[in-house]
Amino acid sequence: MGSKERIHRLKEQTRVNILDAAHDIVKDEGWQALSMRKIADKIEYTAPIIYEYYANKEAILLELTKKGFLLLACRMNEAKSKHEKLEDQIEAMWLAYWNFAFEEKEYYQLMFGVEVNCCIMDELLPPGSTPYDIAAEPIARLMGIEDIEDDRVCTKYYTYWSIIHGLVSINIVRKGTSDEINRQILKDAITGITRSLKN
Amino acid sequence: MGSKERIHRLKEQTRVNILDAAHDIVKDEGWQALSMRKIADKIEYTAPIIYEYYANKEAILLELTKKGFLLLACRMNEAKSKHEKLEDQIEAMWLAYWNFAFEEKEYYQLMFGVEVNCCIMDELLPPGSTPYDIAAEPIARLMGIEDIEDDRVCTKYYTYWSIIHGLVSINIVRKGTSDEINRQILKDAITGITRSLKN
DNA sequence: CGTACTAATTTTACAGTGTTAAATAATTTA
DNA sequence: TAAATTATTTAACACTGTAAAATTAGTACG
Repeated sequence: MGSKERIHRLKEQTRVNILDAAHDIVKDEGWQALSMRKIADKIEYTAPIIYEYYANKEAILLELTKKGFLLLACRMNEAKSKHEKLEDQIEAMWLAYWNFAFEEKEYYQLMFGVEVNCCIMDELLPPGSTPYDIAAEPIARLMGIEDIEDDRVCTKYYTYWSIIHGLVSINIVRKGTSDEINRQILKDAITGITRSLKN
Repeated sequence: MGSKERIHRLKEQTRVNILDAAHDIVKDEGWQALSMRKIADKIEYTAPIIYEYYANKEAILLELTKKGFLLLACRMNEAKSKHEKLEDQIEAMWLAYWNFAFEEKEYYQLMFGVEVNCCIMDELLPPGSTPYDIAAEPIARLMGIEDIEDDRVCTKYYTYWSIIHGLVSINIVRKGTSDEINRQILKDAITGITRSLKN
């Protein structure tokens, strides 16, 4: 009977409903306000039913983190595709990263915050969708290196990431500094590193 | 009678005992494992007594954060005092910052993590003991600017801080990258920025 | 159709959290 | 010694994540 499939579809639906509810709560109350009972309320079930779909709260957070990484990958690819020159691609991608961090602030904190370890993310994500996979390619090409995993590429990538992630973190934590100054620092740093790639 | 003073001293002692207990717990279980009842156990009291000394849990965390900033300031000053040349002072200070982040990892996460907002720290700390106050001085001098609060100094300071904080965060979250590479990135970045100060 | 079985869902429960108010014990003052 | 004050604890509340048991709903079969 096809009812088996219908039920399977329904179960899959509540699985995404749970994640959506969690996402909503995280988005407008912060991820520390997320609770199993709140999710249950939103999907009009009782709390224990969630454990039928996810092992525990951490698993839900991890799933959200994954979604965040995919969304970030999407934004970066989008930005990249709008440019021809490698230098412009690099700049556009990091600016997209920057924008993502503030537009999807809760996602960003989940992804790079101290709580959730995103160490395992590399294995959990589909190949080619980590920020590294996306951003390292034009870097390598600009350096005249074909292997993405080359140490020299890796070093430069982390140099980019460090300064941008550092700026983002500081701006999330301390809201004092003006956006104008930060954008200046960001652009200066990006062009500075990009220039250094050609040596 | 002097007993008033003795009692006052005793109360002050349990105040620091509470903080010490909290510090111990945070140090070897992580700051998310801190609980009022655990503190109470350590100081051999019941939990509600803590509220006689601190408004709530957040206040304790804030106090620890403050201690962390003071310790960091101490380490940076120490490093600075060992060098004569401004360039060397700058490098030594950021290396001290780097070491602090990993030696006092729990402190660092408390200070710069997503949870606790350190925005108000500037007002809560004694004048001259924020990382900015300490690190901006040689930067300004090297740039030939006397005002520490000058926007150009500020920009350069944040450039330093961004890349170092970014590197630290990434290393705390993802443990993959080798320490050797990171130290290289760090040194390169520092000397790079330092060179740019003279323009 | 009714019964037996299975799956879905809820109720209840436990151990823990931060925090407050009331009750008690200890100490100081008169 | 009695009263007043202070220190400390006990009890309680409203939460949290999670597990086991009880209940309900849905399906399959005789």
